[in-house]
Amino acid sequence: MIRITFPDGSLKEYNKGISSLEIAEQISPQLAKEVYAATVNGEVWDLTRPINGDATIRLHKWEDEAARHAFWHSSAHLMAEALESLYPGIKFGIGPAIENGFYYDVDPGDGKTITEADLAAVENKMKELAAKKLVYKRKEVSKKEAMDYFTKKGDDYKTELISELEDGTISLYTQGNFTDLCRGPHLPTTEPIKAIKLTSVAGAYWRGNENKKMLTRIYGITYPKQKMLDEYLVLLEEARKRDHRRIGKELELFTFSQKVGMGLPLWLPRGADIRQNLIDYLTSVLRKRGYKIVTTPHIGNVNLYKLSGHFEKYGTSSFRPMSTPQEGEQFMLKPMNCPHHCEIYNSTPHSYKELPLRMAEFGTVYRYEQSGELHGLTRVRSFTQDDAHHFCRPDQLREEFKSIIDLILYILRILNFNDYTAQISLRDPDNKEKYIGTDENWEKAERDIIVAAGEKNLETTVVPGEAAFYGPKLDFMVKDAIGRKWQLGTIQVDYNLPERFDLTYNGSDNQKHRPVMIHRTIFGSLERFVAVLIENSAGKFPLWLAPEKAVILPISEKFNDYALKVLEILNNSDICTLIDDRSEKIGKKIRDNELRRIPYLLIIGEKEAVSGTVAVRKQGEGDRGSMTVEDFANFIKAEIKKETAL
RNA sequence: GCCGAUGUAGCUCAGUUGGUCAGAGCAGCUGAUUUGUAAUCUGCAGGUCGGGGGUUCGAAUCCCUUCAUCGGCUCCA
Repeated sequence: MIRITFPDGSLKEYNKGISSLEIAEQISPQLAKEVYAATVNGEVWDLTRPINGDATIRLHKWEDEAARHAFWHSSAHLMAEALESLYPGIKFGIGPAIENGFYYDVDPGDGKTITEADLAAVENKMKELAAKKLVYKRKEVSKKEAMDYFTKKGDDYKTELISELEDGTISLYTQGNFTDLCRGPHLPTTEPIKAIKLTSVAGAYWRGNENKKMLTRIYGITYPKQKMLDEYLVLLEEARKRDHRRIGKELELFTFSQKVGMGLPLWLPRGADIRQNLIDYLTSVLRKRGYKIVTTPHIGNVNLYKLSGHFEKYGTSSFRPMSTPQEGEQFMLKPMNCPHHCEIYNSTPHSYKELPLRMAEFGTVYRYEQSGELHGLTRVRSFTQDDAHHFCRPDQLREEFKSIIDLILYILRILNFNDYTAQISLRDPDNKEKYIGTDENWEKAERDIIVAAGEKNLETTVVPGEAAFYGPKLDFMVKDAIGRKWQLGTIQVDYNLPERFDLTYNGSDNQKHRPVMIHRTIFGSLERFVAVLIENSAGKFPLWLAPEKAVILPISEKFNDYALKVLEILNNSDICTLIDDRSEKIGKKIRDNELRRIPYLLIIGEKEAVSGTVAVRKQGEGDRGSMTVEDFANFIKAEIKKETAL
């Protein structure tokens, strides 16, 4: 007998060799139908794998990621089997489960392609195979056995993977006529895979290396019930409606022009208003927090970037330097504001008493992003950073860093971004040549960030290899409508640029000392931030950000005079207001202006004209009753104040 | 940059195997209507079917090329 401990702490005895599935069945047959994987002694296992000793166990139903992963990973194998039967000789790369579904990287063979048009056939084959209730069989094999199998099969991607594995840790999974190298775990059978949708085909470099062959990546998702798949597809459709590129066009926020150039956003008046509202608001917050606002040019001498290291690092992959009539003189579009800010720091001597110095700029920078990477406002070649650099003494660094975390969290809260993640990005220990600066400085900086984030009780993930070339960073990321993660705010500790620019301050000992720099943004780029804001709000901006706060809708032309009077009063009170005096019925005007996402609609007819009031209708919520024009103006101002002060 | 797909009026889309196929709805402009909380009616105007080249008696439709967009990959100071 073995003793099995359950998550609630309860303990039961079973025969040795019992599987998680059998345990589930003994608890309830219904449960057995709903579990897809089990964690045994901390490791996720196949449900059918025998347990041979005392163990702790946790059964995973669909709600657990481990269950979905097993489900989708098994689906990837199922898709592979379908592909192999439809495309004999096809080779397989990797085929993991992902956050929403799974993919498999395949090489259909020279000259052969798989396109989206072919997916339906693969899908049908998968359904056919799944219905056979094929059993997923695990087999642990030696490295040589695995090697022999895939060499014979001619799948050189798999043999490449195997050659890097350690003997004794290799397992194969077989279902039907398909065997794959795989760690598992998998479902017991293909039976639960009922609803199948292959979503897209894309190219993907083998092992993520752009010098290696490009494989065909097929994405798909599966569910145990058709209804769940339908719901997912509806959700995807809803997300597409929130796409900032679509809403940006609908609401006339921004546009692009091929004549101007790809990746160069043109802000339309309504978008520019939102952008300006963000700048004005953040500026006032920054001033209260001791920041000094500076402004620097859009270009800088190429030597500036040679000194900072940017040229060496990005010179060949960015906008090329431009020359002047002067022989040998070259300038670059600025890709970063920090070198300029360093020179502002250097323009006067500094005492330890004036540190920390907080220098902020809404600085527009230019980066030559690869053409395939451009994406609406989130990835552009010209964008404005809400950039700032804190120059501080080493002993101030940690407090300064923590105060920036506070500031970022404050702004995220104001803007209702509750679903963010924080990531600490460190140097890649195996590729130190990618970075500038000494090991000592890097270690110091990395420690600073980890400690500061820890003291703020910030939940973070640590990712080596994601640091900037001059220093480690703490990034705040949010997701867009389709689930892609975007970096917004970032805080970076930098000991290196101060050395390169020879920044100093006089200490209390009257000796020269080296300050530490913190680079930080809150929005990141205003372009990207507005994009994420659009997708978060589906274009229903908070009142304080909305380009227009209200629109006046006269019931008929008879009330236009009064409407114009109201318009004047509100605009004079700095409440940007529109009027819709078209010869349309009120229902039509309400509909159109609701769709424009104007926060308040003010309906004006006989009653209002006589009593000097407006009938207020809130966007998305409906009739709010009448109030005087003055009361409405005060109400709007109070609302804005409430929104921007926490 | 790489792989794949797409590209028809301002927007969303029709356009069967190449042969009155250049269309619809919304938006716009006209005129009528003067309206009480999510679409009033009439008429008009809008496009070298992304650009260039080719095949053909004939191309939105087939081929080549180029540009852009979309989905990924790589990259992201």
